[in-house]
Amino acid sequence: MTPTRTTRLERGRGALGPALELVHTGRAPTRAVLTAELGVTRATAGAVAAELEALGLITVDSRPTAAAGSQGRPSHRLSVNPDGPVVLAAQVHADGFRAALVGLGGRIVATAPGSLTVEADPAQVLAEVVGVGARLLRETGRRCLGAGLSVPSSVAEPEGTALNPLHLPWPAGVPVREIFTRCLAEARIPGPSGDAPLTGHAANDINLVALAEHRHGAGRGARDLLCVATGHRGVGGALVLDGRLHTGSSGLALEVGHLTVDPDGRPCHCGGRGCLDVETDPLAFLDAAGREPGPETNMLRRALELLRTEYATDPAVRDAAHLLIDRLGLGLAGLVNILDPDRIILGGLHSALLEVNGERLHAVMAERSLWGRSGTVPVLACALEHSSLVGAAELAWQPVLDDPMAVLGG
Amino acid sequence: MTPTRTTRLERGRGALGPALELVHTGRAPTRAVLTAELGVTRATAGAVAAELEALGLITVDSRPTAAAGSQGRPSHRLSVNPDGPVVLAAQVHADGFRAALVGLGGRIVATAPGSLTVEADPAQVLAEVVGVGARLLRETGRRCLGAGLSVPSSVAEPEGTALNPLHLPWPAGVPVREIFTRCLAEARIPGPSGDAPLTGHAANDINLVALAEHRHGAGRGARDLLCVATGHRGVGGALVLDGRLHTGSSGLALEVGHLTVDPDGRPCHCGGRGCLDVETDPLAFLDAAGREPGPETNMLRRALELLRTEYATDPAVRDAAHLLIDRLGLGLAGLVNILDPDRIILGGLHSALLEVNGERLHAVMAERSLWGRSGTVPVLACALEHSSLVGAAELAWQPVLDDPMAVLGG
DNA sequence: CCGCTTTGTTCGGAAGCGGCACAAAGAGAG
DNA sequence: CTCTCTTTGTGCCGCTTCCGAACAAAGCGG
Repeated sequence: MTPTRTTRLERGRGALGPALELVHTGRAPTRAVLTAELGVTRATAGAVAAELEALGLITVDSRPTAAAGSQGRPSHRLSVNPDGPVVLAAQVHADGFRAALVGLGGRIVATAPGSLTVEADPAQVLAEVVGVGARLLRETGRRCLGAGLSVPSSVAEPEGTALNPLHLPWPAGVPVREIFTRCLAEARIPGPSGDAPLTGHAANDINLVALAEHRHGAGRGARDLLCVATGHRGVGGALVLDGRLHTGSSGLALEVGHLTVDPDGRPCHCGGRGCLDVETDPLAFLDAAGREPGPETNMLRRALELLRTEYATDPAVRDAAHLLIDRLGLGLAGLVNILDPDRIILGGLHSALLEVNGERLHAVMAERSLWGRSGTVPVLACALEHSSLVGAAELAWQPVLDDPMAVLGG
Repeated sequence: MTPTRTTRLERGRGALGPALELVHTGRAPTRAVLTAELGVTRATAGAVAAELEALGLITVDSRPTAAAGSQGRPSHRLSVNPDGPVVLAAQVHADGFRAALVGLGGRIVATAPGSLTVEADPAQVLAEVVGVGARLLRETGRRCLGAGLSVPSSVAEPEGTALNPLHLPWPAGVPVREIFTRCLAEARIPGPSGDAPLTGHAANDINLVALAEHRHGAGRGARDLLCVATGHRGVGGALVLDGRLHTGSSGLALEVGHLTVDPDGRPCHCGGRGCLDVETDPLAFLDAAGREPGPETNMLRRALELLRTEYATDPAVRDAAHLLIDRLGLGLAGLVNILDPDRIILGGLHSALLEVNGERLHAVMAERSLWGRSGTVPVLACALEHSSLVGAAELAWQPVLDDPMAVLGG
């Protein structure tokens, strides 16, 4: 209940969007807080809340909320409507395919896996995942307001093509957004406004992890959030600025994997040497610890298990972890010097490295950054399950958060 | 007259601010264009233009504008009022101190140097520069709406302290913004609203160069603009996102000097090796060309002259230039991978390197970036004189551009 | 039971903007 | 020169949105 930074109201889109976003991200538990955060009068906040309730997006609970002991008339509790509309979120990655219905607040209402194997081609995979989503919609009877897709690849804008699908036998340049949208149309999933078909949104999985963590996870409240994570191979990054994903002018920003973190390191396919990408991923860890890497699509799990079980006992594992922590610290310090975020979130192997020895990571960052700045940036581990699925849903919710009336018809 | 991207109107601040910004940056020469760019009706655009004219900020010239040959009723010409209010811009750097009055449109109305030498302490220097500005204001009788200061140092936010003043005998951490504001108060410079004193704004010079180039120079029309430039020593960077400076959460973003561009390079004070900072600055160039560096505060001029006069004739100079171009290209490719700007602007020695052999720079960037992305980013040289002074003025104009009525009283 | 505090609502009224009709100013055709 | 066509600028009305102020509601403490 500390209305610090009043989100200045931009009347143009109405106050509805900002208000919904506050409830959606859990920053407006009551109308009183909403009033303060929006910087409007109680009258306006009340009207806005009533409107959102009428749209079925939020619920107002007027029962005495087990009063917090404060004086005055108790507030009514605002919360996301658990029975309200949902969006369709789809996830494509090497471990399998999955569809989900996600409500406001990042709550997963229903989810189910696809059954195809990774060998299937893009159109088949997306058609199946959309089909699973359509089935979930029929089963739950929910209204669907949008659709978002998470892909393990950079997505070029404005074309919406996947440039480097990881661990999938897809050619480069698959127009995933277009295919996704076509599948949605063919599955006859009714959009919010009558018979107009849904338009699909698609983005890189790490971008979506960052978005999800920013709205509902370890990044809540941060203004500029940097997210760095590993998959099985390589390192990805994402940046949320002022609540929006920063994808750059062609969607390819935050390719952080090719910062040099070891001038004497191994060559990288980018033409450089000692890149973050090849020096801090699970393969690099297994290699440094003297273990056989094993199959590529199992490296992250193997690395995580090795780190968690043998860090305390096996000196080779500990040394390998420290080596990676030092390199990661160098890379993060470099990113802090360029981006100056106010929080950093790590995922995959990186978050495990943070957990086993965060002090060392902080020390390296503090030493290798200018003005000791990066020593003061909070570094946290990812906090959400299914974060890229939730992030795909955020992508789909965005138009609703921008202007609820425009989407829901008024 | 191609209203491509309609700057969506945000009613909250009124249409006044966006409209003024369009005229200010020369993107709204007529009311018709203003109508299209704002996405409002002609009636609204007309009312807005009338309001801005009444405020004395713009002028409407209804004379037949030497008609452009098109059909229909000729437009009235909208332009910035050359006799309108100004802001006070001040510049502090090793070559001397300077104050200026800058009108809308980035036009320097009056300017004069200070007389103190670099040995003077911060408070003396700022007091003198502000005094010069006050004198200019008295002489011209202009109304002053704000004040901005350019410093050759990173400026920490929110404190407004200069962390690493270059070529000035200032200690680290001088609270320049506070001192500047105090000097403005002591000089009794009347603010826009009655007797309330002016608040000073301050920022790093390269940030201000980027801002000025974005509004009035080679960066006009870019959405995400990256600026990289050298002074006498070292390399600085700045980023404009969506028309705003991105200074990061503590004002220290875009410290691009410590990207590794030569794994075998010389050691850098940051603890790394082969940093952009020490491998592409004027000293590195003079060194590579086998010349004596000479005094530190003359290196940029010496390097520029050497490059321009002897690149075509002296193989040693040409080889040195190519070496620096290759390293710069590597650094820029790294930045493109992270930031994905839609335009890059180079200043200082870097812009001269671009001019002598831009093809080579583009080739290196294309080769060393992912998806060949950075091969397609336009790279341009700085186009403005006194750009950091104009940028300091932009900083001061910003509140007016955000909400003219709030500043000018309504 | 009566103040006190905080929250929510109701009711004008002001401001900003869209829509429409109309006026203005040139180009081109005859 | 005049008439029509095209584009630009303006006056007026009404809608939407929000603020301000008064009032009502709901708990707490005496």
